[in-house]
Amino acid sequence: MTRLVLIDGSSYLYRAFHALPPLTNSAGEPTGALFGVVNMLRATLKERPDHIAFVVDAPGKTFRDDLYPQYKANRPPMPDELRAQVQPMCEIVHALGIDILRVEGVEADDVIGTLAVRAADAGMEVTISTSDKDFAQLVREPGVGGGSVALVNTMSGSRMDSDAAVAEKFGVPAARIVDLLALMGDAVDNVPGVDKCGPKTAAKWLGQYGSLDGVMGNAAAIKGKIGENLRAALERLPLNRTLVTIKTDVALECTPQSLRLREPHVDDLRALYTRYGFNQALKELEAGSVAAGAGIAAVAEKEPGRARSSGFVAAQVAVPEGLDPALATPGRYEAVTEAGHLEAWIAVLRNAGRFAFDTETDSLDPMRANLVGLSFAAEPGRAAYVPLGHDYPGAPPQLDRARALDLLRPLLEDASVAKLGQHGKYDLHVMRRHGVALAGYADDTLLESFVLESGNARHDMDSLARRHLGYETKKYEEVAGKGAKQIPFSQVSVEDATFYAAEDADITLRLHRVLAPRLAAEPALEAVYRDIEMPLVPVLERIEANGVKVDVDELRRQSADLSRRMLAAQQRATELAGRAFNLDSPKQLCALLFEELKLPALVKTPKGQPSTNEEALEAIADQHELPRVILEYRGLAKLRGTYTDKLPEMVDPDTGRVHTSYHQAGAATGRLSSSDPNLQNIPIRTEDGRRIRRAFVAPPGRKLVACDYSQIELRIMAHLSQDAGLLRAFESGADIHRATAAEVFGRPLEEVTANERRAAKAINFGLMYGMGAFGLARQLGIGRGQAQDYIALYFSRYPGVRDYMERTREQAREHGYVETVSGRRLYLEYIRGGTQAQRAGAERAAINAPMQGTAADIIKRAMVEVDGWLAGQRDASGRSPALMILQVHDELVFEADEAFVPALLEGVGERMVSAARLTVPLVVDSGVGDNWDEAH
DNA sequence: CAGAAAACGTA
DNA sequence: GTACGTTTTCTGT
Repeated sequence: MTRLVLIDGSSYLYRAFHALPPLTNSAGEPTGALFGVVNMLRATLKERPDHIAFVVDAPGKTFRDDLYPQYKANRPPMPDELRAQVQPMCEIVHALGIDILRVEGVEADDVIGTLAVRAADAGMEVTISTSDKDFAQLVREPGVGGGSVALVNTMSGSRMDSDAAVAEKFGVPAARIVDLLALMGDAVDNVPGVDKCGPKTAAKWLGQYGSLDGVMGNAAAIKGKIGENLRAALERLPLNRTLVTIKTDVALECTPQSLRLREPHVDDLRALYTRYGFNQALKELEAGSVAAGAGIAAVAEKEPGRARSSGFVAAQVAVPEGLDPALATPGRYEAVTEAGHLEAWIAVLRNAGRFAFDTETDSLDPMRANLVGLSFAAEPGRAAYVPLGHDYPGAPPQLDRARALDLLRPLLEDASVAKLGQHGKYDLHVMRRHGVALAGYADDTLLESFVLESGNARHDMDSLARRHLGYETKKYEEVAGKGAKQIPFSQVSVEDATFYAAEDADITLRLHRVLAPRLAAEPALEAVYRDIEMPLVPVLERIEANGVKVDVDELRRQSADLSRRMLAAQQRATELAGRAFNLDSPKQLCALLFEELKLPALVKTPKGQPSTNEEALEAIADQHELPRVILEYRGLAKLRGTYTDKLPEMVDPDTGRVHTSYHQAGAATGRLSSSDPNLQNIPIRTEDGRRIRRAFVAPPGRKLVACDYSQIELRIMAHLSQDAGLLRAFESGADIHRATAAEVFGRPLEEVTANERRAAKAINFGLMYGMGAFGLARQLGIGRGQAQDYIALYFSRYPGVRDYMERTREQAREHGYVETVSGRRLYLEYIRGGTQAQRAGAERAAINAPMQGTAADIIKRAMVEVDGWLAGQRDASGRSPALMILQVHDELVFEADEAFVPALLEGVGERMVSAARLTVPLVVDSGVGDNWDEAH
């Protein structure tokens, strides 16, 4: 039986580059990848194949680039250290007597595919040596003619030579691999699959429906979000299948039979081994060994099993190309339980000048969390965990927490030593609550990722490690369990905790090494990160720590009042319905209204059910009394359930105040979001709602001061569009909606009717959300034709606005992102692909994001400025006459000594107004009161 | 018991 | 029509 080995040279080159340390020879030339490849070749040649080829990619476009221009578009160029090793590698391969195949315009995969199939058809026993799982599609068991195709990965030692082996790994036979890959997509090659569909889901579907066509044909039957994702991806799946299918019919000049292993060029090999310092290989060569690389292999095998002991997954996760090899080696982690050991680490961290750190605690709530341990890393791959509060039976002795913090304090409070973290705001809280005022917080990988890829939903460390390092971190659930069985971190064994915690610091450091250069390459983004986001971290930490005082008694009174009225509404509803039902259940309500009472269902939910939302109930309120009563009940229930009942529960027993949590990487546009509780959606529109604001109070002797930007997003629209009419309207200082109405309807300001102003306001807001005539008609309760006329009229008066919107859409389509005045980017995933609805949505987001995002940039800058100014207002004891306590997108709320209020109004107003220079002035309105309602 | 869907509060 | 978070019920494991 003739045996042919086809080596996927490119894949090994990259894998060796990433998996091995950055070795160099005595002349300083990089040799790491070379070393790995030679090692692999040695193992291969030991098998004594009679036919062999080393296949590499040739530069130039392939059919995949023609089919799909974004193919591999997100790949960074080959790093210089790797590039430098390509030529020597080719020389060594050649000297070993192996042919190198490089075909213009054809990817190595397709060359290998074609040769494999031809050889197998001719009865040859083919082995494809690769680290690329995609080749599983070519696996063929020995047939009648004896030909077969098997897959080996020399680096991981795995072998796949049957459908059973393929199915064991992927859950589907070889013939279904392309379907599986089409569904999953390939992030490395920039081929998006079905969102949230990984190997498990894809295999499950293929098991159920047989093939990709079967899955596509049954897409309507697949439920849930993932079903939606599948349907959204339907259009591109056939293209995906083509892209992931390895060609087996490309035109080649060579035949499998021509690829004979030749005699090695011993002199050339000797010269090459000498030059690159492969001394062991040289010795083997002189000894006449055929396996010329055996000596090298012995060196590499001195660390057995390390690929398994690390978080690096051999085949599942592709290490991103261009990654510094130092960032792809497993870490060595140690527990620090003695003072001398800790002092040694402190010296290392101080000498390094910057280090990554992380805290481990017993709670996710930073205002409650107790410190259980600290981890540190100053160079990739080396990290320490200092356990301080593990208290399970049999826990090893640990350093006393106070003593350890005393040792660490000078380092942690020294601003000249830079610290980096992942979501460091949390750690800042924890350290502050344990008496350490951490200084020099310089970098945060969460924010680096957010600024670089705000469109990406996930910026948690596990996701970042997977995305940027090809690394699978130890999961919290693995060490602490999950659900009801979860134990607090203080009961996790010190051994488990050491790996988990030290890895956090180590990976944070590695991520920073990857993300920081990417930011540096984009000066505008770097500025957003450096000038806006990083300075904001300690400011947000202070706002959260300050908290806001709420009048719990007042809320309880309101709850009682709401309960009374809810009960009345409920009784009336039961009467009207003729039976009892759950007023909170849209489903029961739906059955009652539209089946029993036969009222018309005019509005549908997104899932196609009859909706019982406010709009639907309003629409039938004139036909039955029940809808009104339901609406009344709903309003009361919302206020009680979300606010008056819940806020008292959220009061921190230690501080007597409510401490929200702000998410700096929460909204893709750059806005903050707030949770636990969300203090950015406290009611204001209705009288009942506003009463809740009266429970947000100032303590005796203090006042609440609210300062908000007036019409900031519209002003930004005027600035961005430079529309003469809109600029004039703002410069006149008049009420903007009235001014717009006057302009659009062509009459003097004072003659604008209430209805005209309402229409103008709806247009102003609607345009900022990318609204069309349909939406405006709904909003104003007018015909579509009339709404279209209004919009046309608006654009004829403000042509600059129309041009701006069109420019924005174009920029979004062309670049795939839009940006704020500060240069913050929002990437729009669906602006070019996806369904019609997804594209339309992306266009609306593209219109809105620059305005919403610029407003967010401005208030963030203002917050940093105001915080700095307030810090300078503290008295000798460090007490501040005013605290920043809330941010609600365009509003800042302060709690201030009564006597300081005038100074605060001036100091804050000045800084908010000057936080950006736009073509139109920024205007800030302020109010003062004993509670938040009064301050408006 | 976790996650989806529906509803609704804010800018 | 943009951007969020929280509540409740209901569904499916």
